[in-house]
Amino acid sequence: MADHPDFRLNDFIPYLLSQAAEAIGQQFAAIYRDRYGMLNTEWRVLAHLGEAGGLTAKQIGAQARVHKTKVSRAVVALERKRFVARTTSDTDRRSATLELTKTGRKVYEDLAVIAREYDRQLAHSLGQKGREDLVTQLRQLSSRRT
Amino acid sequence: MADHPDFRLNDFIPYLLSQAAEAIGQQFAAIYRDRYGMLNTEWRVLAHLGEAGGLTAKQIGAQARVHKTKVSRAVVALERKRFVARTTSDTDRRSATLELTKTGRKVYEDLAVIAREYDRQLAHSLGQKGREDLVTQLRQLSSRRT
DNA sequence: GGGTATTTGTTGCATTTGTAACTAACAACC
DNA sequence: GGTTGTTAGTTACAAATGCAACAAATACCC
Repeated sequence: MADHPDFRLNDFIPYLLSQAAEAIGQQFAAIYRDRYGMLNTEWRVLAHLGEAGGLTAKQIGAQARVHKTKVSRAVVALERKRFVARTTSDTDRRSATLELTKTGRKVYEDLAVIAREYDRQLAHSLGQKGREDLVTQLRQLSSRRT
Repeated sequence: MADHPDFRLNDFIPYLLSQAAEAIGQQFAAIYRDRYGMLNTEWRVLAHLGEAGGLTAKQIGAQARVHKTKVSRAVVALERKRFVARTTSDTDRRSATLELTKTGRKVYEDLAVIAREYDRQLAHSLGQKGREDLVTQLRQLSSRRT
């Protein structure tokens, strides 16, 4: 006999998460894509640098949990757009410190405003408590050891 | 002056969602990948067919919100693995009804058991109430009109 | 019926991603 | 100093995805 009483995809947390993430992510992605031709990883790198300038590619990868090849390619793209500049370290010439250019900072600030507004709308849909509950659970899931 | 008081990526819902979805999704993905060489969309199609056999590609795409080309390719892959069989409709020969083969059903049942167990562990991490809160908010987000 | 529009699903091509191999720089040890 | 191992980041190649164009079947309208 089948030993899977009432498995439902629509109650399965990984499925619900992925559906919600995709639905919500696409809307904001359309903005940085249309305005600045940026890809998802580029936006993330830009945002990390906007919050804490002067990071190396490795640090960004660790904070954002993004593979180094993705970071590398995103940085190349952001450099080509003149949003990011790299300064090779004097003490360790393998790595470089990345920082936003003046243009990059403007882009970051523009997107940060939009992001805040978008998040505000989401919070409104969910209600203040709903938003807090959601954030709590998502943090829990992200930090869960495997 | 910058007009983005305290924007923090780590409080930004799309970012948190995507981080959580990726972290949680990868773990389960490793299972169907290693056991059956399946890709994400293949698992989704299989699961939909397992729950409601006899769907067309179009129906699956609509239910799972997956683009028709992704569904098409997933079905081809599942056919090649002999997990799914298609029967061209008599009344409309453009589309075919898809169903799990006996093998496909076994695979589905195997994965459904594992999925339930995985979900049970997640629910345990989150607590009963945490899980319910999360599901509520995720459903809300997924169904949000754009 | 004959013409046009719509729908289902597939395919070709460009873009994006993942994996592994690689280079260059540094560290550790003798 | 020279050998070996490790680390930061890049690149080459394969696999996966998105998009647009497509074929085939059906629906609509006269």
